[in-house]
Amino acid sequence: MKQMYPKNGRVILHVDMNSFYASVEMAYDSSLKGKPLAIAGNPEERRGIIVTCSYEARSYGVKTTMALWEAKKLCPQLIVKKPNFDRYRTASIAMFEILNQYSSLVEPVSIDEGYIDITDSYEFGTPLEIAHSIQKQLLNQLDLPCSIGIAPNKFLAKTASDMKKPMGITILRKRDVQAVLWPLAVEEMHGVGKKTGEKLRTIQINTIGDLAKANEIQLKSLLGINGHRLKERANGRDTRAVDPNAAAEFKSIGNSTTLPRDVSNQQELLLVLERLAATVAVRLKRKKVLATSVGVTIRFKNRKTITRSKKLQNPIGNQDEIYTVVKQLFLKHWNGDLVRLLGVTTMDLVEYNEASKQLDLFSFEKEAKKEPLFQALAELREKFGSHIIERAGMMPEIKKQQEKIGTETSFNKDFLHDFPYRKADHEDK
DNA sequence: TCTGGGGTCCTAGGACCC
DNA sequence: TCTGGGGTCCTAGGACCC
Repeated sequence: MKQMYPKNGRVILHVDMNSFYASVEMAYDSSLKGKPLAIAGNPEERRGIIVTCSYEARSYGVKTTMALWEAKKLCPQLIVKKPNFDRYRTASIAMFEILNQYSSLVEPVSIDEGYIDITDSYEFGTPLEIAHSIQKQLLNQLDLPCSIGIAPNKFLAKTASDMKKPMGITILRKRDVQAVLWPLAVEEMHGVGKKTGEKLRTIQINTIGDLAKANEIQLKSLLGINGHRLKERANGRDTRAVDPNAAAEFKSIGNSTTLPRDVSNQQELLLVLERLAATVAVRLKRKKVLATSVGVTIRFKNRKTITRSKKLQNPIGNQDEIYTVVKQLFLKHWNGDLVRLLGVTTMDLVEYNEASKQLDLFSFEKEAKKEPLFQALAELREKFGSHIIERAGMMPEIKKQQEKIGTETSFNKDFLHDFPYRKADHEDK
């Protein structure tokens, strides 16, 4: 039998669901099929925006991030639904379960998108056969359309899945890069946004091909480390592995809200921060993590946005603790101007049992008052320094203390609970 | 009567230490 | 006498993505 794949090459699929939220709603209620449908946050509120919309709605010029009133002007018969996240999460879990049938190397990127490394999945057929099979299965079993890219690495797979929508399958080989990618405007590239595009154009880099051939030194001085990476990608090179655990661990957890109107009343703002601290605390608890840094975001009436954060001695998790820090940060840095948006973010997250290892002197001494054992250790610390605490963590009595804080660690698919509504789906080209 | 919400990664400056 | 160089941590902001 002919060898199907290059010896050291990989075969990676990128599966991208088409207008996911709208498609899920249509799967639930088939009377919506073929109609201009939009999912919009806070349809009642002034600042509601289009999160996702069906292809029928797009034909009227309706786009994601567009203000709701604007969309309705373009398409008066537009059907608008509020996002139903439980529904999308359920669909997402079912979707990833199907992907997992083809490989154990599945990396979820967001609620509706993921990579699959099928290098060793030849038992299911050729890469093209596998892509067709996945697409058919998602459509037959879940009634959900998707586009799939097939390529030797993540970047090309992602680029490929974007090329044909809806229900496309696109193969992008490395040898196609020059003919297919290089003629495109540099902003078409994943990773190049408005600002980077503008910068690149100042040095006469207008197409992806220009970027691929660009001077490395010049690129580096313009974009830093990102310059090198973008040039690599423009040449079709990308060594990132498909990592099934990549999405499981959160680096930060936060919530923010745009106020219904601009506010300068301190009590009112503090109340909002308290509410945000509460929702963040709930999410931390669900993930079984504590935070070692807390930050506040303030956006003013003129959209100028500041962030202020504080690194803590001890990991915290409950609403009161978070609110105390946030309130302090806010009062210290707020100048009294009208506020449009407030946000609370927690960072440097540690799992419960990790956190207990990090009990520092402060909490250590607090405990020392209660337990004779800790009292003894406090004395040891005096003599030998704080590293003694790390070792003390191995002792059964200390372990017992730690268990009061909690030891469970599982994350798994739970991460899906945290995908918010989003500016989904690029405009089709 | 503009422009939501939740993330990641990178940079850069200052403090501080050796 | 006037001034090192490397490293880490913390904070703030920017760019980008879904």
